[in-house]
Amino acid sequence: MQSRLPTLSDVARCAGVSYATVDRVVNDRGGVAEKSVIRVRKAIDELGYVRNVAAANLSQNKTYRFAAIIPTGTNQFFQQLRAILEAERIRLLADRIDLRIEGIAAFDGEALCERLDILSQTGIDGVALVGTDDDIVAQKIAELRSAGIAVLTLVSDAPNAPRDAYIGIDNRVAGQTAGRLIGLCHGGAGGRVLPIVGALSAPDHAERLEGMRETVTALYPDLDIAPVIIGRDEHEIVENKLRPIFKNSHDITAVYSVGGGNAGLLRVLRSLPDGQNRPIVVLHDIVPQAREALEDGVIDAIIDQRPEVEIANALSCLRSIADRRMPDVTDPILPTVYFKENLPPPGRDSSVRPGHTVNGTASGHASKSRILKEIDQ
Amino acid sequence: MQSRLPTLSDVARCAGVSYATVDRVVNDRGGVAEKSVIRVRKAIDELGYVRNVAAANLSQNKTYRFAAIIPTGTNQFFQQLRAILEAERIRLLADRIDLRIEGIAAFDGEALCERLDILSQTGIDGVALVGTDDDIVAQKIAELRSAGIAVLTLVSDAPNAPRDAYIGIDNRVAGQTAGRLIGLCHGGAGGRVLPIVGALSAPDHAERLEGMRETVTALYPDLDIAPVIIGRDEHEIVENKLRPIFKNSHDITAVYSVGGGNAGLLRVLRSLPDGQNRPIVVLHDIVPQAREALEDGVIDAIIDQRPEVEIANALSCLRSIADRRMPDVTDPILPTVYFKENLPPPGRDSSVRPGHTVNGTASGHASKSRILKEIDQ
DNA sequence: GGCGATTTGATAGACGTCTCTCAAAAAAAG
DNA sequence: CTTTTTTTGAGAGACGTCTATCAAATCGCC
Repeated sequence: MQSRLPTLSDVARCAGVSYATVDRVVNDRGGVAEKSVIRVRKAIDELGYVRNVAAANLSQNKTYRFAAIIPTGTNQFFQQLRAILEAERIRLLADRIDLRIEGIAAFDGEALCERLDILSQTGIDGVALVGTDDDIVAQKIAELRSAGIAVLTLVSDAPNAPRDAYIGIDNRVAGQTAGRLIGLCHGGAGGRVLPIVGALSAPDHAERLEGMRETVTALYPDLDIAPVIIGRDEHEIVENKLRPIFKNSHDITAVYSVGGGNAGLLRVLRSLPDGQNRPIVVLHDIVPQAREALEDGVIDAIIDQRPEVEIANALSCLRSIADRRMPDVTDPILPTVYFKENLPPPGRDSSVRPGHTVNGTASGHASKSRILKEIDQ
Repeated sequence: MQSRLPTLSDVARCAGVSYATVDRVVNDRGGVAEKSVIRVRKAIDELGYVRNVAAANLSQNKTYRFAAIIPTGTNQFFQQLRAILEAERIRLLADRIDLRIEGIAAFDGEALCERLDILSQTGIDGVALVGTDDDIVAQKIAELRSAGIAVLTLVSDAPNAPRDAYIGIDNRVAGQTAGRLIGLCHGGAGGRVLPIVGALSAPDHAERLEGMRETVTALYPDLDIAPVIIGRDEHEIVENKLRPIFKNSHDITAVYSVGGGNAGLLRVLRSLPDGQNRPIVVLHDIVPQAREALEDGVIDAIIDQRPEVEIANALSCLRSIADRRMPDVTDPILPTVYFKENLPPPGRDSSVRPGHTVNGTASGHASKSRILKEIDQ
């Protein structure tokens, strides 16, 4: 009984009106008498009509044109973000979404504005960018918005800018989670937590630090917090500032690094003398170096913002705004804690998917390819 | 420059062949000379042609008919799973996916088989069920498969059954993660871990226990593991078995409960005398009770399998198999660790979405509704 | 060159929705 | 009542793909 789902024509017949009237109702074209609207609505409810999005998209033949602007450079996290975006491109094209991926120098507000100008001239529907706290950027975002272009901030928000939405984790919550984890790991004993940030002027770094401080002081009064190391996300600076600290004093029991430049931290940790206890170490974002360190047992946990989820949400949100409808309800992105054991497998393109075991066909279904992989544990 | 994306007609023109030939190539109809195939492939590459899935779906006018069979009863996790499925129904209908949600008594293999029989007669394309270790179920799954119906196991696999795929977490990894977390929380001190399971015959419970044991014995030799409590997922049994243990001996420093019946555990924990230190407690799955306990500080962490992701992956996988194509690459589902701080907000239908701040329109865009919510912090 | 087999081209209808236009009907205003 | 305005109906064409049919062209082979 392959019962066909109801179409708008079915609704029209059921409501006793013409297709045109139904169309006027469902597409808000106006000029319909109240009683007709009610009859149509009732018919829709009765039949359980649901719009066929494939047909709707096809008829409009709209190609969404979006752009993502991601900082270039050596930052592994942003390289990863870019890789995820590239991988999504083809998939998106199938849904008639044309995604341009652009790179600019990190934290260069003027370059960002210039790029946005060029983009807006080529005609795009929406853009996602990594927000910075910068007046000219905020102003440019306002310009784009009033030109009808959707603007999202990704990973880091742009304070005071009238962006449509911010897609990213709550960095204060991330910091609180780190604080909780560090507190738990002390098992009731005292200790001293050393925070490392890139710059306090970066909103996300400041918020993470603040969140950690909040939780530790409130819940773990036996812990105190050492003066913050400012590493500018550069591994040499981090290393140079850390070496003397670990050499001269042995009271650091935990390290929380909120940003980049962790290569320096890891070098220091790996070179600690055998006698000296390694502190509890919590980092952010699963990048190759951090992954390796976790696998080696040099660090204890990574707090990740799941960039692939961020991107999926960002695109879904861009599309909703471009369509002028409510965004789909997506689950909020929460900072996620990874240990050595539940570290996700590397590489988004990996064919090995532990949480997803697939069998081959038992017998039939000769034509066309079917799945023939077996990946048990 | 709203450059239209290339269509199959464009490909035909570019390749210098007719539409019919291109169609024969892209849809594997055969009867095409090798040189033509090559020219078409080249044209597709050159133009960057990507099939318009909206058009493809529309032309086929196929309604996928899937079913999900979820155990009924008081188990909060399965109630949650069902709620997520219900919420997805409408969204799925828009994509012409007709999802039936069925309930059966938990762990009743015969009832399951009966239901599967009825379902297969009504004509469905695929079914997702919670696997059990049961021969008649395995046989029924084989029957369905050879009748051309896709079968997925969800949450718990069905050993020896020729299901198309298992969608769920690796329960051994979940147990290892729990072990790591418990180990870390002891901060190097010794202790004694008390495991609680529903039944050792349940594959997921056994695997979680085994994973925890593995990690604790390998990495935290100062911890030992107390005899396992078998609670049959029933809170009275759990409570009755736990009370004397906590009354008579005060050496339990951690509790790991792999399954249900946690209401009993929580009652015991809440009634511990003030003098007695509360052990580290790790549970599975964010259900209302567990959430509340985490918020109250009665337990320390919850390991979650993110049922909403499992369902999304299951549906995507069912669809892929029904289409006889490779499943989309989805990220594997990994057990996720939640503390009080990064606990996701309750209710899937909540309009408050912390990780997703949305602004109203600054000025224009009069027609139709737009988003007007501001949910900061 | 003639035969059969293989390969190609041309074309048409279907899917459900959107967007139009134009005329007809009904309702409200004078 | 007529006139104006509002509301409704009927229908056509487009979107890109799938599926089909039938005739025409090309090929291999003797």
